[in-house]
Amino acid sequence: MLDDRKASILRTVVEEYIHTAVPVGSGHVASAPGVAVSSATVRNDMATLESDGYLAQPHTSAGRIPTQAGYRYYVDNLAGRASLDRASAQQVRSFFDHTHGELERMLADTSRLLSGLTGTAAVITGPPQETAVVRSVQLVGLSPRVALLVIVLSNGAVEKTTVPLDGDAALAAEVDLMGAGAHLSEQLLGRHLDDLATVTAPSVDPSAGSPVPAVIAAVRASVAPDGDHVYIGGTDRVAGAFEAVETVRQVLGLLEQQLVVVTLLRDVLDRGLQVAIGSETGMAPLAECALVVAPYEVEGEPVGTVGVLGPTRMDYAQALAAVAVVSTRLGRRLTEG
Amino acid sequence: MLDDRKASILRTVVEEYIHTAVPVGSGHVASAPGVAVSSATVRNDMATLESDGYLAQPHTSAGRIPTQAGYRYYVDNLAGRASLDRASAQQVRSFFDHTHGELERMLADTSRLLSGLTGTAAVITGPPQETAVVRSVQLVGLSPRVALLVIVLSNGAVEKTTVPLDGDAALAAEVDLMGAGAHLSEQLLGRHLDDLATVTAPSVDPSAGSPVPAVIAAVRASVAPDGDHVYIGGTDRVAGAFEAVETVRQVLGLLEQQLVVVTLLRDVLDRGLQVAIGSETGMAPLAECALVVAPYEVEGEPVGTVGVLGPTRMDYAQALAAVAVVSTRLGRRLTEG
DNA sequence: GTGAGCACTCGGTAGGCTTGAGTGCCAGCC
DNA sequence: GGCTGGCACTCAAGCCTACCGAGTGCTCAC
Repeated sequence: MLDDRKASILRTVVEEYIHTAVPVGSGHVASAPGVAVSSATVRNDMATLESDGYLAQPHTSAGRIPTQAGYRYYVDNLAGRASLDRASAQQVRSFFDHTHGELERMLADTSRLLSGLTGTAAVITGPPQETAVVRSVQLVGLSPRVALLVIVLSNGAVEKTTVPLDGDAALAAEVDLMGAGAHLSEQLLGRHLDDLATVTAPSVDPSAGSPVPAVIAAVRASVAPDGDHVYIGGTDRVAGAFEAVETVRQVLGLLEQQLVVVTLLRDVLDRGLQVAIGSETGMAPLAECALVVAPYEVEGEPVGTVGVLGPTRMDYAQALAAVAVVSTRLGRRLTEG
Repeated sequence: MLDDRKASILRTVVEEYIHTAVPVGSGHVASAPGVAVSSATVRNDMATLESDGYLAQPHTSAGRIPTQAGYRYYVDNLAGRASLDRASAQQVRSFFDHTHGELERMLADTSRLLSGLTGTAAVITGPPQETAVVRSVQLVGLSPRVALLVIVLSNGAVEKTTVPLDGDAALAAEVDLMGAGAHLSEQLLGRHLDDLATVTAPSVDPSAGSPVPAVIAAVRASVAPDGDHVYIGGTDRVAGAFEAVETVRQVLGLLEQQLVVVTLLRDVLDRGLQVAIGSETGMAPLAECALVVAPYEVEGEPVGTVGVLGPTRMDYAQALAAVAVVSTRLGRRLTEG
């Protein structure tokens, strides 16, 4: 634990660095409100903070910048719980008052909203499949040789898979799609998607050319892969966030891998964190990034996460506030339906 | 029309610049195979090419770089119709042999494939709604106050809208969803999505609390907005493609606007272009970009487009080849189902 | 029309100098 | 003991200069 003055100094360094991106020197800190000692004293304390691992010097005779531990201490102990400014709060309110339509579109729009609030990229994961239950199963013929299996889950997600109908099945398909659909409905309604692998063919196969086996194969194939969707807004902000092009590239590359992003967010939440800084994210390309996350709840159940991904020198107070507001508003909106 | 030698010179400049990004001087051109004259002669021709608008000088005493017109001439008359190298061709083949599952996932994966082939961002638009016909309509209750309307189109797309059930409807919903669904099916099956606005309530409303009016309102609201989906892969490539961060930001920002991207691709194709360079795209942020597109067809009908978005100094031959191969393969794959 | 030669331009690089922000340390003061 | 002023030191950044080299346009001879 740091004494008051060192804490003030650390806070000043972090906040100054966050909004200038320039290493901050003892002079600046000494002249900041909240620090009432001379620059020499500040220097001494900064030397201590450095040897304690909270600050670092890019090179001798430059100011200090916060280390990962410095940011961590700042978020844990020093960052004021700011609330959103009036304009932003208003923006959020009116967004959720006016948004409508389909879940996916809404989540995508929400990610853009959040991105706009924080000036960073924003990430929203949709409800996970695992907890959802099958509400409806339908088999629709698209062409003589292709059918589409549409499964509606209780969380509002719609999973679909094309089902190729091979020779025999194709012939019989026209008549049998209904039957096959009914059979599947019977087997799947009310069950978890995870259980799909256990679907079986009807004990008495009504006809040799039934599409049921093909459908079952398709179901099995489609059940495993991730499934969880993720909506990312404000990727353009990434471009301005980092000095090195290579970093930008890596971050964008990571954001393209939906599965990775989903597990990243889940991991962070599972570890009970609101904020993950640098290596705490567990992803090498995010060494210079920080992630601020919050779950959102529908009817009391956490069903997804909203998050913000920016450079380590992001405005944590602002991000925390934005993420908090958006997650609760989003949850409320979804609960209301 | 340029004479042979000037054409060769232009070609050399373009190709050299494409893969070094450095202005190319008369010396380089003169020593290139295919140009058998001295650098002095090249200089004379280059001066002509410049005054004709095909080349430009970043500053006196630098080499020349192609102008937009230069690239255009190159693409139209000089770019050899390269085919993909063996490895890439193999990669495409095995991708389409092994890909499976759901349309959306497949298109997203395809965009990543294309991006990998060309080293640029890749864009794929899905089948447009307009031409599609409703194949199935289903109304599924999610909770007492929310239902989900799922519409399956003949092109395999699935459109969904949540339908809030207000007080009265909520009470009656349980029993009436089936009825309402049937009514909608009757009205919508086989019709274009565009026609949805004309849906009417049943002449004889079966009960006061029928959800039908709410559903109809939801349908009307959901029909207008874009709807067409677009899949973008390789956004990380954008980061490396341009010198200026600001350009990167603008391009990424544009790519986030799905509607804009869709219309962009459509526009280009409508104008009968395969390649749109710089201002030809009609989008200011793409002044330094080029777009290579090709439609893909399912059962002989063009249903979507695949495209590649890179800097004007991209490898057009490679991009054209990749786009061509991917579009035909994709079409074939989708036709087979 | 082609090519060798020449004078000229000008961006980029390298070295040297100065400036200024910043540091560490020390000695004195409260 | 803790704080401060002072001092010597470091080092990135900016600036100037010189120089090199790639490139050009032009001219003149073939």
